[in-house]
Amino acid sequence: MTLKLFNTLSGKLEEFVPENPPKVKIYTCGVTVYDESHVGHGRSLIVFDTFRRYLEHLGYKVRFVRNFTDVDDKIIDRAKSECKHFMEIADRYIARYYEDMEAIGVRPADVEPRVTDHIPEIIELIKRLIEKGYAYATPEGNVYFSVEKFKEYGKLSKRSIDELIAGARVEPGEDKRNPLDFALWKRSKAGEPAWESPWGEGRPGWHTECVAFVFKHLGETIDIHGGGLDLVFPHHENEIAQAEALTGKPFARYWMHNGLVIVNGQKMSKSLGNFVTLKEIYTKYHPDVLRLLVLSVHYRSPLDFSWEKMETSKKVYERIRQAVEDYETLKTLKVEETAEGGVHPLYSTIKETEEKFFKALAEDFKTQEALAAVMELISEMNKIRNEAFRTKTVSKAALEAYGAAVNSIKNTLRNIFGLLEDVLPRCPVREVVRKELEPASAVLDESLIDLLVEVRQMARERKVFDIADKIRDALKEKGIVLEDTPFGTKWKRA
RNA sequence: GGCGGCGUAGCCAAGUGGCUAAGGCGGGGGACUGCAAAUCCCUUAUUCCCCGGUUCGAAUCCGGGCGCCGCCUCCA
Repeated sequence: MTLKLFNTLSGKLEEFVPENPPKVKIYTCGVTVYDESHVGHGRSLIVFDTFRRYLEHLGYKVRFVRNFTDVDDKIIDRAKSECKHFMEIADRYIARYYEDMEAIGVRPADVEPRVTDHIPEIIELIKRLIEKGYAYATPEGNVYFSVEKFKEYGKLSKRSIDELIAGARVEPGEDKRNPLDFALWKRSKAGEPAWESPWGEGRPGWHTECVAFVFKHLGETIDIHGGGLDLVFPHHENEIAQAEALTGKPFARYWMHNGLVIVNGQKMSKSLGNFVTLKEIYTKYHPDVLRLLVLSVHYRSPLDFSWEKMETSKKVYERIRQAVEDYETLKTLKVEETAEGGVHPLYSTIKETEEKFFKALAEDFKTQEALAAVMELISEMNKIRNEAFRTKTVSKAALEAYGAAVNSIKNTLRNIFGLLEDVLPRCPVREVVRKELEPASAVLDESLIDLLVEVRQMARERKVFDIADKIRDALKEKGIVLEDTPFGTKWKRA
């Protein structure tokens, strides 16, 4: 099956063919580590983590690089306001970032470069740009990329230089030759992080780092470059300008951009203050619920975040999880040998589901459609479960088919979508992370819950239903939901 | 203002020229249950923002409106 991807550069759906199969080189822009990661960051990270897993599933040997921007104005401002060294701020938020990513199942990249570890490479890159005449140093100690020197400037974001100049804002006191020129090297002010360079003490501009990282860790041309839609201009446009000015070769063959997270019609962002941090999500929901929500929407569409959507997503998640976990109960039932031969009908549903699943992903990575296919399989699984629970027996064929369905879900939703990693099989690390993030008030002692459930069962057996219901209601208020099944009462946290 | 994208049921979201307009949430009815919850079955858009046009045939293509979002400044 051939994978088709929407390439921002061409504005069209294109067949994906790596330059050197089976190798695929991907770079995505990571985060600037000056504060907590929010749902907007989370979306981008989840999308590209899932996409990477999918490529690996297709058999590609993926080399994935995602950076940390650990020197920038915001980090410096934060450091000043806390009277700390900027590296301390960066290290703190990188550590926080890893907690968030581990919880949500975003795997580390193969290489995770930091600006502060690549200063020589960045300086070298700037020197080469100056030598080739694409950049100039000013007497003030800044270095700028000269946009008009790069004829194809604007090809990614579909803008013309003239149009950009017309709308450009001229900042007073800037030493640029052209208002569109962007800083490759910035002279440091007193007390700011600074590195020695041929142009005096300074620090790198933002757009240069990604090019330096790509050149060093992936090469001059990569297969896929990803990031949020808000990075198309100017960030990615500026990356192309630098890289292609130097090499004359395409910087990235496919450009993938994820749509932004919207809150009440506006982009979620730090500056608007309408953001929800991943940590806040985790105190209210299993991290998979957010992961599922993100994958329930096409990666290029806007995702309108709301707590109502989280609730919906949670219901869907519980439905999936339940179907998978019920396999364990099913295995404890009395198994009946199947009389008739034939293949259990569930197998054909599994096959259809997988076909739809992979067809959807092959078409511009339509995770939402792939997910819909799995929901149909879940319904069929639940029918078997219902019948088995009712009769307290299960046919050997049905049990095997159910097991095959669970395996199929392992392949699709766990291995590729990164969901259910704490269920299939138990992943202690993610459980620990989650528990640490849960508010103390939510953690009712488990042995106490078990005791209450037991007492309630005694009341039910004696038909003292008012007491039984009182216990159920009281636990519900504490966020514990009871379900009476043919195999006793189960409880779970809401 | 320029550029890019989007408008499908109460809500989210597939479908991109022709089978009965996926799937989920919510709502209604039923089965199950002591009652619930979960699950299953049935049901919930004669119609796809509006107006024209192309076509035997359009939600899907074209033209024109209206509305929404993003980018144009740091931003995943």
